[in-house]
Amino acid sequence: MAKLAVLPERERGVCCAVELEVPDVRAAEIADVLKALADPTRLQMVLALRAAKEPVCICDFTATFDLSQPTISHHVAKLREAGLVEATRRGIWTYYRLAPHLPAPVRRIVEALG
Amino acid sequence: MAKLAVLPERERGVCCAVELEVPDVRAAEIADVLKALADPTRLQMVLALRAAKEPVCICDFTATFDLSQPTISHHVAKLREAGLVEATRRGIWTYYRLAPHLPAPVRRIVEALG
DNA sequence: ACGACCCATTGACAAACATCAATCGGTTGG
DNA sequence: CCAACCGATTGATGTTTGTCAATGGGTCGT
Repeated sequence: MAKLAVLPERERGVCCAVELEVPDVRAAEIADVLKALADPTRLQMVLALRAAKEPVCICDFTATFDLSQPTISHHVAKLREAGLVEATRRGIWTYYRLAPHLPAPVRRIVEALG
Repeated sequence: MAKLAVLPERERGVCCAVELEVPDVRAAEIADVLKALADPTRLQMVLALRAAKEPVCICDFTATFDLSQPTISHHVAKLREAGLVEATRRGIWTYYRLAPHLPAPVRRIVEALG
């Protein structure tokens, strides 16, 4: 109970005198990254990729998650559109890994997950 | 070009031998928090609250963002449902602040933003 | 008591999303 | 060449989401 927040005063009808300081961040871009992460399946995919030493095959995902193959494909495509993962074709297989050079703000978010 | 990733081998038709290690995280709960943050307006709200010294009035938000008052109310309600912010009524006004005791994983994410 | 004010809630609606079935394209083994 | 296989794309469908207009519910000054 140390610091009971003292609420600022407001004046009726003059809403609002306080200039709200909104950090000038590329909110839309960051929100897009967060949107890509804001799904349980995609979040687990990113965590698995972050923990994986080797690139991960799509078929690993289809074997791991209880979802149809098109849905898996759809999710990894979303992660790729957001710039979070990269794909490598090798014959029949497609391997995914976390993008190695993420922008610093995005990297900080990915590191903070889990 | 230091470490060109060596792709793991896969065997045709035996997809997949690799057990994908999915970190046993409460993915659904974290995804819910990310979902709450995955909107430009709500993201800026959280960043503003994080930067603010004093609790912020709803009317500050309506003055800052070019959105109707019900929409602002809707967004802060989403943040409140996610446990990210807390509300305090004071007479006519409602003040919001970041929840002071966020679970560690959530706090790490909020700190990583912006 | 009354009106003005702040904020929340409801209803409605278009847009975006998650999911699957069906299909298609490229690659490989036989 | 053909069949099998991996993965992406398309189409369809039900759900969720962002937004506003209209309204409701407290609270305060007069």
